[in-house]
Amino acid sequence: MTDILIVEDDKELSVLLTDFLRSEGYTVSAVESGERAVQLFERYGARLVVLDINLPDMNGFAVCSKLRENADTPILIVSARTDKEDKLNGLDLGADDYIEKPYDIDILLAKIKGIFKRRYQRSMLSASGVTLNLADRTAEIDGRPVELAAKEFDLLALLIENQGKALKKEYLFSCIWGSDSDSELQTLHVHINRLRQKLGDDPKNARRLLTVWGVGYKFV
Amino acid sequence: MTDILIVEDDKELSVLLTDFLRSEGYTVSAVESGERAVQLFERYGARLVVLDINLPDMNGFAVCSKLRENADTPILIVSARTDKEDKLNGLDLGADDYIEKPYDIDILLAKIKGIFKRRYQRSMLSASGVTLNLADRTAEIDGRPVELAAKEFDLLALLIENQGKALKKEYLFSCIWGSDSDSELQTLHVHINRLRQKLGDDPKNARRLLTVWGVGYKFV
DNA sequence: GCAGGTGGTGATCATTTTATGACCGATATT
DNA sequence: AATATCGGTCATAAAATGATCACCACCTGC
Repeated sequence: MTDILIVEDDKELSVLLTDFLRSEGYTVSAVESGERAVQLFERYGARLVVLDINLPDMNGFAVCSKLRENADTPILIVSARTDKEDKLNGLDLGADDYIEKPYDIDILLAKIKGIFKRRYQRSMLSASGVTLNLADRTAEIDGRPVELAAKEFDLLALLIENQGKALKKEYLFSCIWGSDSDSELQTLHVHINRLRQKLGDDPKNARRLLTVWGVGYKFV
Repeated sequence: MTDILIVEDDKELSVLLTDFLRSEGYTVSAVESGERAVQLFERYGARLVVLDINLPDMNGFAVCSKLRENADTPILIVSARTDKEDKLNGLDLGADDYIEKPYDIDILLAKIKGIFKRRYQRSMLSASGVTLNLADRTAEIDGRPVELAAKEFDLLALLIENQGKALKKEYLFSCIWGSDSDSELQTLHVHINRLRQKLGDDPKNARRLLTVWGVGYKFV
């Protein structure tokens, strides 16, 4: 998964921004249309999206809500449109910020840094007696160390990161596995099952890793 | 713990903002100095801080870093100082946003709402004692948790979203089921029926989910 | 008050979704 | 090379849902 997905049709600006952010150590993908943005995001995901509103195909707002359907990845809208209505619209759609063009690239960087720090630089994730140490990828359950396989760890981390929130199976799958084949959703079930065993959770009476019927799973 | 702590020495502005946010359902405390802000925060905490930079005593930046020492409560800096340096400074200190004065109060609200939603998963729909938490797809009726099946949840959410408004059966059906077959409208009746049972609503004397004869249903 | 249409409701049952044990190839470990 | 672990697929079981049916109740216009 790349750190930052840039959706910007101004090629020059896009390249500039991409290079700049790369020089700051982020991995960056850039696309020039809404269509491609959604495509790329659904396939590979991203940790943060910088989204222009005026795009050749879809409207940026449409992209925003499309992305928001599954993920709550931070979205920074960047636009030359300065109307109040546009801003409210963007924020209502779940954008984390609405930055007017032209913007100062250092300010943008500061905001991006802030979001990454708040959002991703946690070294520990914990909830309901489960603690994940993201640095050394160890896990503790009710104070006891537990061995988690890589996929299990990632899956649990994702769930705990969004604790309390019901996550769609498709979303979970695309986050961990990246693409979406059909029958392979089954795989997710298997992994959930294995996780539950290690968590000591009985699905019929799960205390932590709950099934949300018709939707997916949530960690509480 | 109050939802929002306002740190602002302009009394008029402070009162305006306080009233406005209260009318939006937040609990609000307001202070006029950095000293008091830190004091109050350490004593009672807050879920979000709106922080002015120009304060009579301490500098707002100092307040910001002071608050950050212990808590990672979201901080929105609001200031008449528009220098790039100030903004960078604020963001580096861990502020979630730096909003220039004069600001539009609706934009501020939108940002606050966004933070509450992202951070505290407060994205609720509620009416007449029924509360749906869209994030984790749980429901409460008169304070009691209730299990709703996927279709039931979606249907109720749609009705509450448009509360007070009579929705045509065909509309409801196409929203939830997507297509529109004829005889299957009956299905909607069945689901409404189940919802009413869970809501404790007797159709003859419904208090919440009303039948609008010849049209459809409405939630009041 | 009657007829026809509209809405309500319990029961049934096929379908969809989820759970889980077994298996197997790939990869890492000793 | 032997062994263990991981991670994926398959087959099958179990569970929940939700569509439909059948029938009843109610409304409304005549």
